[in-house]
Amino acid sequence: MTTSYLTDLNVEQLAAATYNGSKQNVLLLAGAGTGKTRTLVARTEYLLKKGVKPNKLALLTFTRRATQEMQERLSEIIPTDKHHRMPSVNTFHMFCMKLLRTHCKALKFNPKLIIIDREDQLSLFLWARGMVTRPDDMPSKYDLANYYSYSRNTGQNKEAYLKANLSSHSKDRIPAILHIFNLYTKRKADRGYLDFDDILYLVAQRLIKSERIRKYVASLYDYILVDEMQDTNHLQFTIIERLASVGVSMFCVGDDAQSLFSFRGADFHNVNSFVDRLPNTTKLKLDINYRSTQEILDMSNDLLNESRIKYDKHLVAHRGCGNSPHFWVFHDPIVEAKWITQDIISRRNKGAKWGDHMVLVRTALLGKTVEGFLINLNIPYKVIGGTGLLDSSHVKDFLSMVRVSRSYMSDIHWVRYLNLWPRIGQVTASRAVNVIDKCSSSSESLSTIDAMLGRRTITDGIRDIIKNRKNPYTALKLARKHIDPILASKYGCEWEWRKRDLDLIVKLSKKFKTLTQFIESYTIDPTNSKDVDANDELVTIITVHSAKGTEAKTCYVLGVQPGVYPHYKAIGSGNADEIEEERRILYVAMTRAEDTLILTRTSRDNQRGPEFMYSEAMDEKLLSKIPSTLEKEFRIL
DNA sequence: TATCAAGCTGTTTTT
DNA sequence: CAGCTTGATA
Repeated sequence: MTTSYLTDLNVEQLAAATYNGSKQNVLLLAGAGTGKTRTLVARTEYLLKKGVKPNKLALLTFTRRATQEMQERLSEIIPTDKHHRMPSVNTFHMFCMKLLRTHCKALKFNPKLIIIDREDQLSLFLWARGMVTRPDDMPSKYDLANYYSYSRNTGQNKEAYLKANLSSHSKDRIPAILHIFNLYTKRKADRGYLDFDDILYLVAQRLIKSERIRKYVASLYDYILVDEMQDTNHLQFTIIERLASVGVSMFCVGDDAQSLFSFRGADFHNVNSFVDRLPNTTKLKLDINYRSTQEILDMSNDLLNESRIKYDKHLVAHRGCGNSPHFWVFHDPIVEAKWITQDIISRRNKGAKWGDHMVLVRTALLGKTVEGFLINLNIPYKVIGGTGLLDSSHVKDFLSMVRVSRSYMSDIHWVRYLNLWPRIGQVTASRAVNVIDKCSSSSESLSTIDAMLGRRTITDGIRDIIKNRKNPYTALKLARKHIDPILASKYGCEWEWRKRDLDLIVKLSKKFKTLTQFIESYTIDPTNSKDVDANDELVTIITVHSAKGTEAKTCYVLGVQPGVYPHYKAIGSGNADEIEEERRILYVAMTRAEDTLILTRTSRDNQRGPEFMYSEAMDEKLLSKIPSTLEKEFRIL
């Protein structure tokens, strides 16, 4: 069964979706709930109906979740028997990676390079940090990775960036930090690693430098549609700009008020400067909100209007008026979580579905208490955002084995894998890794390890995987025969539940044709693991960052208090832009609600007590004061 | 000298 | 709660 999005649009949406004027590019400014994604899908439908070949069309998003959402919507307009005619939907990173892999010759990409995830990147920085004379004086591996990544994503010279952003007393460490950066960069090159930023960087560089490559990529795509344009960073914008310069038609949708990714180098000014940088552009607007009631929008508008930044947003509800939002204050986080759970139950008793409820959290950890109550009461739920399946240590243990079989130079993963075995610690593992350095083939590295450790069993599993690299499912099943007993003894009684995650991974590997595809897909796109239970009848706990683009009838935003909004880290930074971003985060959270918006907070932060008393006494008068109350808190800096 | 066991620390958000 | 550092032990 298919529907048409084109038949169900308002005038502005239709104008954007079917734009066929003289301009090459379209920039669509669309506030929260104004049908942004709907218009993007309708545009896709329009182009396909016009006869554009699906493979000439690419849709780009920023988060994996947005990708998934977009794919689901697209499948509504494309007949199921013609799903092969679906245009590709990817995150920027996935898009660039596939481009590099599929066209490695034309793009001069070395296909042997392998992607490392953030965790691996941190290990490398830890190593590089340990190489300098006074490591203790250096920033943490987290900070190092962030400085490095941020300066690259924003296209800044690293030294200049450090000079501008480090506090004055740490300025004398800059030479040492730059040295660490160099060590990291060199190590990456030596081992054939590719970090997340490299993926974008390589593509951007090639597009800048080579006209031939620009034209080559432009010959692959006629239309590129970008969602959440305000989340583009310098590298991503460069890619868009360069492709447009050789004739690819861009359709970019964005909202500066919903920009939440500046920590990743995103610059919402890219939305404002778009027309200057891509001259052949028409600017269109959507401003009628179809999602929420006016009361919810009023509160959200107020929050934005208190800002020193002029967002030029005033959302008007197509639906008119409904219930006023609530703001409850609780004694402590446990009472807060318990009340939310009870409220969900009572709404369900009155006819609502579990799936109508969404709990929005600033950080994944804040959702844990609610999750606990949901588990206890047997309420079906899902958690989106934060660390997931792939970050759990047992999965990383298992995947380290798969990774070394794919790339024998991968020292980080060798160390992890070797450490699993009894009587092998950091020292032995690093010694082994140093020897592998000199090997020139996978089999040579394996026999070297065998010889060094005098135990053939360690590499047996890896040999099995290599033999079956064309069949991930078989390879992984065989691998587990070798590794399960080791993991079982490492995790003891926890093994029972951890084992199930591995079962899941093995099952999911069936979908892939090669081991490389499997690993890559899991590094950039771990969401695959979550769509296993496609059950919609679930309460959702979700981080605000993941929640962009989603909605629910009843939304709970918990922890609406200083320290959370704005987050204490942002307050501590003393950076006005970071505080401003916190406002937008809360704005995005509030504008997710369709019918009912409930904000909660605790009176004293972090206080945890056994007494389950909640202050029903807190009257709804507070409600009218929320924006001003919050405003005070946003001025803390 | 190297492994292992026990504490301490710290963690926003995502690719 | 997992990883890293530290200190005890072989």
